[in-house]
Amino acid sequence: MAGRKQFDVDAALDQAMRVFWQRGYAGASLDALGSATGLGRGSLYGTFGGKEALFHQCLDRYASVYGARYERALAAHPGDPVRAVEAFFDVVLERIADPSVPTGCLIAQSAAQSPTLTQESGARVRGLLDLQHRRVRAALADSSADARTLDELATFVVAVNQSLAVLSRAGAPGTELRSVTRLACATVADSLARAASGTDGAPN
Amino acid sequence: MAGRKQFDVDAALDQAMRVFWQRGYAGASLDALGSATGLGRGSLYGTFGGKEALFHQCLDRYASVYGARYERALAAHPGDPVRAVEAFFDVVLERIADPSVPTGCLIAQSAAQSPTLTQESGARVRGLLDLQHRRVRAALADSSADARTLDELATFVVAVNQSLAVLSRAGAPGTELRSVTRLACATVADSLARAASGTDGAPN
DNA sequence: GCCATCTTGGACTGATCGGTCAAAGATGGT
DNA sequence: ACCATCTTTGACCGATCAGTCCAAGATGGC
Repeated sequence: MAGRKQFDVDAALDQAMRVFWQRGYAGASLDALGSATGLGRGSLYGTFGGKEALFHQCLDRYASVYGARYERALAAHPGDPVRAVEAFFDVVLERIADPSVPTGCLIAQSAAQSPTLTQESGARVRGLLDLQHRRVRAALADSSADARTLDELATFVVAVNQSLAVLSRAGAPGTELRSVTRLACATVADSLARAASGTDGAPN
Repeated sequence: MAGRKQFDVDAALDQAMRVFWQRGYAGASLDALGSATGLGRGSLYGTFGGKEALFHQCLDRYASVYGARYERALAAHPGDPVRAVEAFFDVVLERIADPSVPTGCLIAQSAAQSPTLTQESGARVRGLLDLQHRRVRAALADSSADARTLDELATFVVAVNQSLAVLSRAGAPGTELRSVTRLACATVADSLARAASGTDGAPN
């Protein structure tokens, strides 16, 4: 029962990530993390370094796994920012509907608890939110809107994404979430169209 | 140090509410609640009945205090749904900017943790979200849009409201939150205008 | 002034928290 | 085959959790 590592680190990270995702940082006990990963405390500490270090690695993994999907979706429609955002939300809704994973979003969950986390943890969460903002912002860049409008639209898309996490955690059905993303996409489309025609004119 | 009640129940409820608001249900220890309210365990249990019962009463108080403000803002512009929603968001942003109270929103905080709460607590949170939805929906009713559109718009407004809580918890500046609400209001305006002209037509 | 009634503060319980540690066992280099 | 090195298991630590309980004290009716 010892010698070389007996488990797959990434698989354990996946399971631990689900626990933080479902229960939040404070609510994820080492016993729960141990049960989910199948690891004892020695392995947990030896491999990851402690609860907070494990949390950071789970954040990174989450950002890596789902960030890649977002990246792909946003890049799938070059030159068409609206469809890019639609594809982005499709991926988000798909993740929320995935029964093999907790509802909501680890980043949103952590952001909501940010004031109760370590400075370091809070900074990491903020960094991931900012990364998401930059990704969306990059997908919107293929348009004639000014930089300020693009920044605000990207913030808006990130905000709506967070709201989907909260609402899904509260049990909102997928149809409701879908209607929220539809309206958000309309906002993006209208805002970009508005910026394209007038300098900052009225709807028509 | 005894005899008749030595403290103001509502004031204690206010302080306890702030603790749940800041730390979430699980993170709010009875010691923290006792310190914040200045009450010992005997008083806490004798008056409120226990942690969860106290939480429910804090939820009710939060909904009562801020719900009344929302109600007023939404009703301040009868016949003008867009300005009503603007006023609603103004009140929300005002609360978020209020330094005498934690950032975020107790309902959003609780909704995000809903899967880890009691069935009863979760149901209460969902009920409060639904109440908010009905309030917004009522303010939107003064328009020629169909019922389905109004439902979806109300859901959208509630969703954006939740997102403001999450982003503010993550430290987003008021200017960002403001730009999110501006875009959300534009969405409401455009959507209502669209529904008023065509049956469900294009922007123009 | 006395006493039934209620409130209060703090001690206490058993469970659980994050974290540490040592004993036991498996491994690979030599 | 042996041994230095590493992993794993699970016991253990002090702190903290929610909740219970009771002695002490204050009150108001009488």
